[in-house]
Amino acid sequence: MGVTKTNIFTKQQNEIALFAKAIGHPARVSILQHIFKANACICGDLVTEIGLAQPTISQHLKELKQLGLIKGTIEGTRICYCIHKENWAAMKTMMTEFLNQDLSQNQDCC
Amino acid sequence: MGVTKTNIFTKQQNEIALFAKAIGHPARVSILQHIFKANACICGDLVTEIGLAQPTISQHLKELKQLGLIKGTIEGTRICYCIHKENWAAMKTMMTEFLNQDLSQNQDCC
DNA sequence: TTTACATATTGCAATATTACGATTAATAAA
DNA sequence: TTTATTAATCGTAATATTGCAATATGTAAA
Repeated sequence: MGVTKTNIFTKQQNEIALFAKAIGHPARVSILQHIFKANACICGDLVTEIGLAQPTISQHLKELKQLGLIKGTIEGTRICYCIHKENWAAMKTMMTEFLNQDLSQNQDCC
Repeated sequence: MGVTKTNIFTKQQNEIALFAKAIGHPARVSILQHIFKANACICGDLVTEIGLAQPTISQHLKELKQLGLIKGTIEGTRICYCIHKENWAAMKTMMTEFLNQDLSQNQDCC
Protein backbone atom coordinates (compact mmCIF):
# COMPACT_ATOMS: atom_id res chain seq x y z
CA MET A 1 0.00 0.00 0.00
CA GLY A 2 2.86 2.36 -0.73
CA VAL A 3 4.00 2.40 2.87
CA THR A 4 7.15 0.59 3.93
CA LYS A 5 6.76 -1.80 6.87
CA THR A 6 9.75 -0.53 8.81
CA ASN A 7 8.70 -2.29 12.00
CA ILE A 8 9.54 -5.77 10.72
CA PHE A 9 13.15 -4.83 9.98
CA THR A 10 16.10 -4.15 12.23
CA LYS A 11 17.24 -0.65 13.03
CA GLN A 12 20.39 -1.29 11.01
CA GLN A 13 18.47 -2.46 7.96
CA ASN A 14 16.24 0.60 8.09
CA GLU A 15 19.20 2.94 8.46
CA ILE A 16 21.09 1.43 5.54
CA ALA A 17 17.95 1.77 3.44
CA LEU A 18 17.44 5.40 4.48
CA PHE A 19 20.99 6.38 3.59
CA ALA A 20 20.84 4.51 0.31
CA LYS A 21 17.53 6.12 -0.55
CA ALA A 22 19.08 9.55 -0.03
CA ILE A 23 21.70 8.71 -2.64
CA GLY A 24 19.05 7.04 -4.78
CA HIS A 25 18.36 10.07 -6.95
CA PRO A 26 20.76 11.53 -9.52
CA ALA A 27 20.00 15.08 -8.43
CA ARG A 28 21.16 14.32 -4.90
CA VAL A 29 24.20 12.46 -6.20
CA SER A 30 25.02 15.52 -8.28
CA ILE A 31 24.44 17.94 -5.39
CA LEU A 32 26.75 15.97 -3.12
CA GLN A 33 29.43 15.75 -5.81
CA HIS A 34 29.23 19.50 -6.37
CA ILE A 35 29.56 20.24 -2.68
CA PHE A 36 32.54 17.91 -2.43
CA LYS A 37 34.22 19.40 -5.47
CA ALA A 38 33.64 23.03 -4.49
CA ASN A 39 35.93 22.67 -1.48
CA ALA A 40 34.29 25.83 -0.24
CA CYS A 41 30.54 25.66 0.14
CA ILE A 42 28.01 26.29 -2.55
CA CYS A 43 24.57 27.80 -2.45
CA GLY A 44 22.20 28.50 -5.32
CA ASP A 45 24.87 27.86 -7.90
CA LEU A 46 23.47 24.35 -7.79
CA VAL A 47 20.35 25.57 -9.54
CA THR A 48 22.40 26.91 -12.45
CA GLU A 49 24.84 24.05 -12.53
CA ILE A 50 22.36 21.22 -12.30
CA GLY A 51 19.47 22.62 -14.26
CA LEU A 52 16.52 21.90 -12.03
CA ALA A 53 14.18 24.57 -10.72
CA GLN A 54 15.09 26.34 -7.49
CA PRO A 55 12.28 24.80 -5.42
CA THR A 56 13.33 21.35 -6.60
CA ILE A 57 16.96 21.83 -5.59
CA SER A 58 15.83 23.33 -2.30
CA GLN A 59 13.70 20.27 -1.63
CA HIS A 60 16.57 17.87 -2.33
CA LEU A 61 18.84 19.93 -0.07
CA LYS A 62 16.23 19.71 2.66
CA GLU A 63 16.17 15.92 2.45
CA LEU A 64 19.95 15.68 2.63
CA LYS A 65 19.97 18.10 5.56
CA GLN A 66 17.25 16.24 7.44
CA LEU A 67 19.23 13.02 7.10
CA GLY A 68 22.24 14.88 8.45
CA LEU A 69 24.52 14.40 5.45
CA ILE A 70 24.92 18.14 4.87
CA LYS A 71 24.56 21.26 6.97
CA GLY A 72 23.82 24.85 6.00
CA THR A 73 24.75 28.20 7.45
CA ILE A 74 23.30 31.56 6.59
CA GLU A 75 25.72 33.95 4.92
CA GLY A 76 23.93 37.15 4.21
CA THR A 77 21.18 36.44 1.71
CA ARG A 78 22.76 33.18 0.73
CA ILE A 79 22.98 29.85 2.47
CA CYS A 80 26.21 27.94 2.50
CA TYR A 81 25.97 24.18 2.39
CA CYS A 82 28.70 21.71 3.17
CA ILE A 83 29.16 18.05 4.02
CA HIS A 84 28.53 17.07 7.62
CA LYS A 85 31.80 15.21 7.96
CA GLU A 86 31.04 13.13 11.05
CA ASN A 87 27.70 11.96 9.74
CA TRP A 88 29.08 11.31 6.30
CA ALA A 89 31.81 9.18 7.83
CA ALA A 90 29.27 7.25 9.88
CA MET A 91 27.15 6.64 6.81
CA LYS A 92 30.21 5.55 4.87
CA THR A 93 31.12 3.03 7.55
CA MET A 94 27.64 1.59 7.57
CA MET A 95 27.36 1.35 3.79
CA THR A 96 30.85 -0.02 3.32
CA GLU A 97 30.20 -2.76 5.85
CA PHE A 98 27.08 -3.72 3.95
CA LEU A 99 28.82 -3.65 0.58
CA ASN A 100 31.75 -5.71 1.87
CA GLN A 101 29.79 -8.70 3.08
CA ASP A 102 32.11 -11.55 2.35
CA LEU A 103 31.60 -13.03 -1.08
CA SER A 104 34.56 -15.37 -1.06
CA GLN A 105 32.94 -17.84 1.31
CA ASN A 106 29.88 -18.18 -0.86
CA GLN A 107 29.79 -21.11 -3.21
CA ASP A 108 28.45 -20.16 -6.58
CA CYS A 109 25.42 -22.41 -6.72
CA CYS A 110 23.60 -20.68 -9.53
CA MET B 1 5.94 15.61 -11.87
CA GLY B 2 7.09 12.40 -10.25
CA VAL B 3 9.43 11.59 -13.08
CA THR B 4 13.17 11.88 -12.65
CA LYS B 5 14.97 13.96 -15.28
CA THR B 6 17.70 11.43 -15.99
CA ASN B 7 18.79 13.18 -19.16
CA ILE B 8 20.36 16.13 -17.37
CA PHE B 9 22.67 13.91 -15.34
CA THR B 10 25.76 11.92 -16.27
CA LYS B 11 25.64 8.19 -16.86
CA GLN B 12 27.68 7.69 -13.74
CA GLN B 13 25.34 9.77 -11.60
CA ASN B 14 22.34 7.86 -12.86
CA GLU B 15 24.02 4.51 -12.23
CA ILE B 16 25.02 5.40 -8.69
CA ALA B 17 21.45 6.50 -8.05
CA LEU B 18 20.01 3.29 -9.50
CA PHE B 19 22.20 1.06 -7.38
CA ALA B 20 21.52 3.13 -4.27
CA LYS B 21 17.81 3.02 -4.93
CA ALA B 22 17.93 -0.76 -5.08
CA ILE B 23 19.41 -0.79 -1.58
CA GLY B 24 17.03 1.95 -0.52
CA HIS B 25 14.41 -0.38 0.91
CA PRO B 26 14.80 -2.42 4.10
CA ALA B 27 13.19 -5.48 2.51
CA ARG B 28 15.85 -5.54 -0.20
CA VAL B 29 18.60 -4.92 2.34
CA SER B 30 17.25 -7.87 4.30
CA ILE B 31 16.96 -10.10 1.24
CA LEU B 32 20.55 -9.39 0.24
CA GLN B 33 21.81 -10.03 3.78
CA HIS B 34 19.92 -13.34 3.89
CA ILE B 35 21.37 -14.46 0.59
CA PHE B 36 24.87 -13.52 1.74
CA LYS B 37 24.46 -15.25 5.07
CA ALA B 38 23.00 -18.44 3.66
CA ASN B 39 26.23 -19.27 1.88
CA ALA B 40 24.14 -21.59 -0.22
CA CYS B 41 21.23 -19.97 -2.01
CA ILE B 42 17.80 -19.38 -0.60
CA CYS B 43 14.41 -19.40 -2.22
CA GLY B 44 11.03 -18.85 -0.63
CA ASP B 45 12.40 -19.11 2.87
CA LEU B 46 12.65 -15.37 2.52
CA VAL B 47 8.89 -15.11 2.78
CA THR B 48 8.93 -16.89 6.14
CA GLU B 49 12.05 -15.23 7.42
CA ILE B 50 11.20 -11.68 6.46
CA GLY B 51 7.46 -11.64 6.98
CA LEU B 52 6.18 -10.02 3.84
CA ALA B 53 3.69 -11.64 1.49
CA GLN B 54 5.02 -13.92 -1.24
CA PRO B 55 4.14 -11.57 -4.13
CA THR B 56 5.89 -8.72 -2.34
CA ILE B 57 9.11 -10.69 -1.87
CA SER B 58 8.87 -11.90 -5.45
CA GLN B 59 8.61 -8.32 -6.64
CA HIS B 60 11.66 -7.19 -4.67
CA LEU B 61 13.62 -10.17 -6.01
CA LYS B 62 12.62 -9.18 -9.51
CA GLU B 63 13.98 -5.67 -9.03
CA LEU B 64 17.28 -6.96 -7.69
CA LYS B 65 17.52 -9.42 -10.55
CA GLN B 66 16.74 -6.82 -13.20
CA LEU B 67 19.51 -4.61 -11.84
CA GLY B 68 21.80 -7.62 -12.01
CA LEU B 69 22.71 -7.82 -8.34
CA ILE B 70 21.33 -11.35 -7.97
CA LYS B 71 20.65 -14.24 -10.30
CA GLY B 72 18.24 -17.14 -10.02
CA THR B 73 18.27 -20.69 -11.28
CA ILE B 74 15.43 -23.14 -11.36
CA GLU B 75 15.85 -26.14 -9.05
CA GLY B 76 12.81 -28.30 -9.42
CA THR B 77 9.82 -26.36 -8.18
CA ARG B 78 11.99 -23.90 -6.35
CA ILE B 79 14.17 -21.11 -7.57
CA CYS B 80 17.59 -20.61 -6.13
CA TYR B 81 18.84 -17.07 -5.80
CA CYS B 82 22.38 -15.95 -5.20
CA ILE B 83 24.54 -12.87 -5.51
CA HIS B 84 25.84 -12.01 -8.96
CA LYS B 85 29.44 -11.65 -7.84
CA GLU B 86 30.83 -9.72 -10.78
CA ASN B 87 28.00 -7.21 -10.82
CA TRP B 88 28.04 -6.86 -7.06
CA ALA B 89 31.77 -6.11 -7.20
CA ALA B 90 31.23 -3.52 -9.92
CA MET B 91 28.50 -1.89 -7.90
CA LYS B 92 30.69 -1.91 -4.83
CA THR B 93 33.50 -0.20 -6.69
CA MET B 94 31.20 2.50 -7.96
CA MET B 95 29.56 3.15 -4.60
CA THR B 96 32.82 3.07 -2.67
CA GLU B 97 34.35 5.61 -4.99
CA PHE B 98 31.40 7.88 -4.41
CA LEU B 99 31.49 7.42 -0.65
CA ASN B 100 35.23 8.04 -0.49
CA GLN B 101 35.26 11.46 -2.13
CA ASP B 102 38.03 13.20 -0.30
CA LEU B 103 36.83 15.05 2.76
CA SER B 104 40.21 16.04 4.09
CA GLN B 105 40.77 18.75 1.51
CA ASN B 106 37.50 20.42 2.29
CA GLN B 107 37.59 23.35 4.64
CA ASP B 108 34.76 23.33 7.11
CA CYS B 109 33.16 26.61 6.19
CA CYS B 110 29.83 26.04 7.92
C1' DT C 1 -3.66 -37.46 -15.13
C1' DT C 2 -4.48 -35.42 -10.81
C1' DT C 3 -2.67 -33.15 -6.92
C1' DA C 4 0.44 -30.44 -4.40
C1' DC C 5 3.84 -27.12 -4.09
C1' DA C 6 6.69 -22.99 -5.27
C1' DT C 7 7.04 -18.88 -7.57
C1' DA C 8 5.59 -15.36 -11.03
C1' DT C 9 2.15 -12.23 -12.72
C1' DT C 10 -1.93 -9.32 -12.65
C1' DG C 11 -4.71 -5.80 -10.83
C1' DC C 12 -5.50 -2.55 -7.61
C1' DA C 13 -5.41 0.56 -3.41
C1' DA C 14 -2.65 3.43 -0.50
C1' DT C 15 1.07 6.22 -0.11
C1' DA C 16 5.53 8.43 -1.52
C1' DT C 17 8.35 10.98 -4.66
C1' DT C 18 9.57 14.32 -8.09
C1' DA C 19 9.05 18.68 -10.13
C1' DC C 20 7.63 23.33 -10.54
C1' DG C 21 4.80 27.83 -10.42
C1' DA C 22 3.47 31.03 -7.11
C1' DT C 23 4.32 32.93 -2.98
C1' DT C 24 6.62 34.07 1.30
C1' DA C 25 10.50 35.29 4.33
C1' DA C 26 14.71 37.30 5.25
C1' DT C 27 18.60 40.00 4.39
C1' DA C 28 21.42 43.51 1.71
C1' DA C 29 21.81 47.47 -1.05
C1' DA C 30 20.01 51.83 -2.79
C1' DT D 1 11.75 52.75 3.32
C1' DT D 2 11.94 50.71 -1.14
C1' DT D 3 13.97 47.44 -4.09
C1' DA D 4 16.61 43.51 -5.33
C1' DT D 5 18.36 39.06 -4.24
C1' DT D 6 18.33 34.50 -2.35
C1' DA D 7 16.29 30.57 -0.59
C1' DA D 8 12.32 28.28 1.83
C1' DT D 9 7.55 26.94 1.72
C1' DC D 10 2.94 25.96 -0.20
C1' DG D 11 0.00 23.82 -3.35
C1' DT D 12 -0.61 20.77 -6.86
C1' DA D 13 -0.04 17.58 -10.89
C1' DA D 14 2.23 13.60 -12.66
C1' DT D 15 4.36 9.52 -11.77
C1' DA D 16 6.58 5.81 -8.89
C1' DT D 17 6.64 2.60 -5.14
C1' DT D 18 4.93 -0.64 -1.81
C1' DG D 19 2.02 -4.30 -0.54
C1' DC D 20 -1.25 -7.89 -1.11
C1' DA D 21 -5.31 -10.87 -2.78
C1' DA D 22 -6.31 -13.47 -6.58
C1' DT D 23 -4.72 -15.94 -10.19
C1' DA D 24 -1.58 -18.13 -13.42
C1' DT D 25 2.44 -20.95 -14.44
C1' DG D 26 5.53 -24.59 -14.07
C1' DT D 27 7.42 -28.67 -11.97
C1' DA D 28 7.31 -32.95 -8.96
C1' DA D 29 4.98 -36.52 -6.77
C1' DA D 30 1.07 -39.66 -6.34
